[in-house]
Amino acid sequence: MSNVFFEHFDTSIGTLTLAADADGLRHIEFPDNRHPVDREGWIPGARGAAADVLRATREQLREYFEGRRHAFDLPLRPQGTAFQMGVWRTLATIPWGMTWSYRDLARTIGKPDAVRAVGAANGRNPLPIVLPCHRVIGADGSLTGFGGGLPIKSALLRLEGALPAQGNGDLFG
Amino acid sequence: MSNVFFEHFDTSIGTLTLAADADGLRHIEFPDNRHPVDREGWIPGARGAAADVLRATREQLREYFEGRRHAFDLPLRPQGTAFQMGVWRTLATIPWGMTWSYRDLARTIGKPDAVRAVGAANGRNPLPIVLPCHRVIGADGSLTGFGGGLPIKSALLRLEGALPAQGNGDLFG
DNA sequence: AAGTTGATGTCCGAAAACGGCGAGTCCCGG
DNA sequence: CCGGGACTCGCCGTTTTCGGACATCAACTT
Repeated sequence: MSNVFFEHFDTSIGTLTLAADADGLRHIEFPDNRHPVDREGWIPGARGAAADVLRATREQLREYFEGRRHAFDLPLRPQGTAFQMGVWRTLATIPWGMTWSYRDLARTIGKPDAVRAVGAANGRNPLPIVLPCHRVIGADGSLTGFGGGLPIKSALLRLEGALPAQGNGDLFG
Repeated sequence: MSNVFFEHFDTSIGTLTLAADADGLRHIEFPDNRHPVDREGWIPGARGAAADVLRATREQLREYFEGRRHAFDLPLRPQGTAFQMGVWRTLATIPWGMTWSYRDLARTIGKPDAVRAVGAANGRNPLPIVLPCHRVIGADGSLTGFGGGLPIKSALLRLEGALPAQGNGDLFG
């Protein structure tokens, strides 16, 4: 019965859509998301506890983009299958400025061969940035993919000073 | 988060398994149920509001089997698809001692051609006896089927004095 | 280096199978 | 003539099965 409220938030990488209910943050979405979320029943603006969640989220994201915040402290309510939840939970343990390969992630959740499945689950991450799916890259250092588009993945990693040396980071920009 | 409690209850047609949570009755199950219920997480015995529900259920079932009760007054919490819920809701309106055909039932819920679907939904009735699926028989008066086994269906109808004349009710017994 | 290929686990949509039926037919025995 | 049993077919919601699609990786070509 708990309503989902949403609002927009401008950042250096574009306008994000933030959604929350009374229990916590439900979605962070990029402008051109590869797997658009079903916004059925979402209510613009926010009231009650959801408003507090969204306010805190904006605040911490602002600090993150200014380089002043390396970890988030928010009530998170992602929703997915057991496997996906496992992947996302593990995502949260990758420290700021580090990168893992999809294989590292697969091994950590105890299913070393579920490499592609981990990729798929990563692609469905409902809380990008806060759950740092952008810190997962190919075993050879390539950026491979990102729901919000590779340029954004690249920008986030550059912000964290974690771009692998040969990455397409506009070295001669 | 509401726990499901269960216990057993002996009747003239065998030992029933009753399950309830704080909100109401969830399951009534026959010894050899055709579609066994998943008892994952069920807790034996009962505490709190669930205990009250189970106590009232036992009491009213006892009266029913003694022929002294023709209608139940219990908080029911069956769980199923929208279609199934519609069928089960309608079941509750069939009076004691009467029988309907599956076609009657299908017509009443507004889907006159969904006859077999109604049969399937009937077969998944989580609250037999209380929701009197045993009162639904073939259009030609045959008993057709029952999750707990035809002998039990027959016994319940005999108890209600509703066995069609030619039914296998041990006429010469 | 840049492609190719095969193995892999999960998720999702489509398609098929499955029922506690009912009506229609055909057939056979009273 | 009925009436009942055996059979076929249409009906429809649910469950099961199946076949791709993937934010991969390692091994192997060229």
